[in-house]
Amino acid sequence: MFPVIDPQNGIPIFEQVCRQVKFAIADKAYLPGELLPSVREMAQKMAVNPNTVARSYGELQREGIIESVRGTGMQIAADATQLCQKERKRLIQERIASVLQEAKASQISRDDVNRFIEREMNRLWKNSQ
Amino acid sequence: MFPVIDPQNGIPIFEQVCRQVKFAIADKAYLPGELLPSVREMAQKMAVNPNTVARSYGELQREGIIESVRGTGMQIAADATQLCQKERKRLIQERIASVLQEAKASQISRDDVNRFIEREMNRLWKNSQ
Amino acid sequence: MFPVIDPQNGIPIFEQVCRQVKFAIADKAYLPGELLPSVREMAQKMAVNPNTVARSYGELQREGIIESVRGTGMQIAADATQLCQKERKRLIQERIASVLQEAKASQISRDDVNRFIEREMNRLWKNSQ
Amino acid sequence: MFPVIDPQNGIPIFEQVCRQVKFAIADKAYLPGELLPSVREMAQKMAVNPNTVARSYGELQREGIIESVRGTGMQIAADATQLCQKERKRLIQERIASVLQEAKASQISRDDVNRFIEREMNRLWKNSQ
DNA sequence: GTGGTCTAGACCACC
DNA sequence: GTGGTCTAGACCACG
Repeated sequence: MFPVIDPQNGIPIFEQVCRQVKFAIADKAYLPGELLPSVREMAQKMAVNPNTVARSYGELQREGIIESVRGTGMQIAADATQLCQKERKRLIQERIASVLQEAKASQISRDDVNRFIEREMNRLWKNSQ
Repeated sequence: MFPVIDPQNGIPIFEQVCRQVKFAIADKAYLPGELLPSVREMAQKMAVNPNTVARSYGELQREGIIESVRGTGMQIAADATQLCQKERKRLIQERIASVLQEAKASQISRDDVNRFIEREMNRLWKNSQ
Repeated sequence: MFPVIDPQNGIPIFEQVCRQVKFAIADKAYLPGELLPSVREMAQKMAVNPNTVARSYGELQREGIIESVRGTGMQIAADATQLCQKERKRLIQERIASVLQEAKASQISRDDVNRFIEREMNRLWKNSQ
Repeated sequence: MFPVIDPQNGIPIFEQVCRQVKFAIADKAYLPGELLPSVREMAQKMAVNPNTVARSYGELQREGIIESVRGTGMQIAADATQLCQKERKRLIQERIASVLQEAKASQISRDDVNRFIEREMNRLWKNSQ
């Protein structure tokens, strides 16, 4: 279910776990009110140290995406789906803006950038949409 | 001359120094055959510890962008300009491709992405080009 | 286990550390998948500053011989044994070829060279093999 | 006349200059009693800093291979030819002995080493001797 | 003057 | 506990 965790790509593992859970929520793989798998279960699924998952769950809780229910587990918050979708969109927009800015700073012409984006989009969306 | 180093943005300082030197080379601020500022000089310019600059220079040397000339300094390699320009373009293309892929994975419609890119580009290139 | 580090034989200490680790891997003293001793441990074993060992480990990582696993240690790469064995053989062959070439350039007769090699080999392999 | 100086092969330039002069003497390109080219002249020939040549000449003088004659220049010593020839032979023997020892330490079989040496010698001496 | 190396000690993120 | 990074200051060989 989860794409693999890559321990050597520079992004902290706990951060990768957070992202994947958020993505799963944004994709409605987990719905508000449901329980997230237990720390131990998730750790096994992702082949990761349980402490790391616990830390990730803590972060998610701080962000209001999940809520701890004592003796029961971590529950998906009511507005988690929207939160995660919005955050994802915001992150993507940020990344696009930043890379375009760097392209401009690098003296790459607007046409060059456009051409490359077009090609890449055609490749990605060729079958769908 | 150099944009400022940000010591707490997660990217190691020696890495930021590397990037800025590469950018300067790509922009022909330093030409092949010239000498890079000495470790101590550059350290002062960038307000960074000389050892950190030394490490950066070591990395650049490993990448074949500069060459150490004993007792003289670090010399820009003959093909450094092209190397740096190519690498910069490659990095930007990679980032674009990756963010577009994530956008697609996030179910954001192609039109939405296009609209956002257009807006951003107009903002950036409004006066120039 | 490790031959001693000689701090004043001209070869940088971090380089000597690298070599010894490579030799240990080539000799299967460390097997793929195992963890190398920690930076601090190795530093103590070799009576060297931990930073120096850290640098050596960094070099080995760059060469693909070991991999850093965050919070865990440095892991011997899957193909490290072969890599190290091959590199060692390659280095020795290079040195032999270069010294023979110089001998020829120095007008030393082929017979002279042969005689000397024979004598040296008999001395070295007298008991073994 | 002189093979080129390579400023980035790790061997100090003054050391390379020394060797080349010694080789020239061993090869009787300079004969006892003759004058070596002046520091400035040699520096130009070898495309090297005059200070570096001066240092090399100093070393050669210390080794008794050349003698300073005030107001005249550096004179090749009477026994320089033999000294240089002997030293060259000694250096080559040392290198052979050391590489054979390392080969043995690396568990490479005596036969393997012999086979490689034979092949290399045939390649080098194929036309001559 | 240059870069290269080593040491020392500190702080960080991660597991 | 682990490796990674940064700083500080020292010494060296080289040109």
